[in-house]
Amino acid sequence: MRDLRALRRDELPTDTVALARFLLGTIVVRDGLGQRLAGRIVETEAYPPGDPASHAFRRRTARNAAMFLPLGHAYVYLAYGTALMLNVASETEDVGAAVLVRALHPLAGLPQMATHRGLERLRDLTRGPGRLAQAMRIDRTLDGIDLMASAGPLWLGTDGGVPEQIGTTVRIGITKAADRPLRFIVPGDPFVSGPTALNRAADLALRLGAPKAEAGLP
DNA sequence: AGTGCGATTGACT
DNA sequence: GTCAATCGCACTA
Repeated sequence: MRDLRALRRDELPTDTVALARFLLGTIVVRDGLGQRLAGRIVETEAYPPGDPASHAFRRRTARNAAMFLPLGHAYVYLAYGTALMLNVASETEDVGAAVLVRALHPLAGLPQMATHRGLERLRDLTRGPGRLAQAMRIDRTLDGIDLMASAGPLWLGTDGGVPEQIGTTVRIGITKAADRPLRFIVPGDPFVSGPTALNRAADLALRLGAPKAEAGLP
């Protein structure tokens, strides 16, 4: 990892899909545990305004309130009673939308992550939304925090790294609007999630884009 | 107040 | 490849 710096809110694209693409290559940093944990985002999903699959589709509730916070805030929730999910709020304040962080390529604090996970194969450390949250010790207490605050326990940074390619597929594990191409991955990265069969099906819909032009970088 | 159901994971056939 | 665990939340009454 080259020199790490915090991202500024004005660098983030407001649009949910643009943000989902932009976040690939950026770094999630977990501080306050003694040892810094960090991982590069290699997989995201967009849940834009008006999306039937989005938690914010119907209305604002206690659970999804963080999706309505300004751009760059964390939305953390429990899925299936077992797995915690980290999202980044998108669009403008009072608009419910977010980007789900589905996989990280671990960069720092790997031994601690392994402890949090209960000793697993390296490849399973942060491959999948529930796994990465467990590895980074992300819980509901981090729901609603500002990810642009690099003095806080969880924040977003960059080392200037941008993926060479971005793959686009359908989203995983949803039933509504299941055909929309709103999942974005760094093709070939071993930490991208999804069962083999799903990856194969997803590969059929795979399209490659030029990340620098579409990531909204200055 | 009761009920059904996930933006998943891990164990097992 | 199949399948149960697990619980907060949304929806019905």
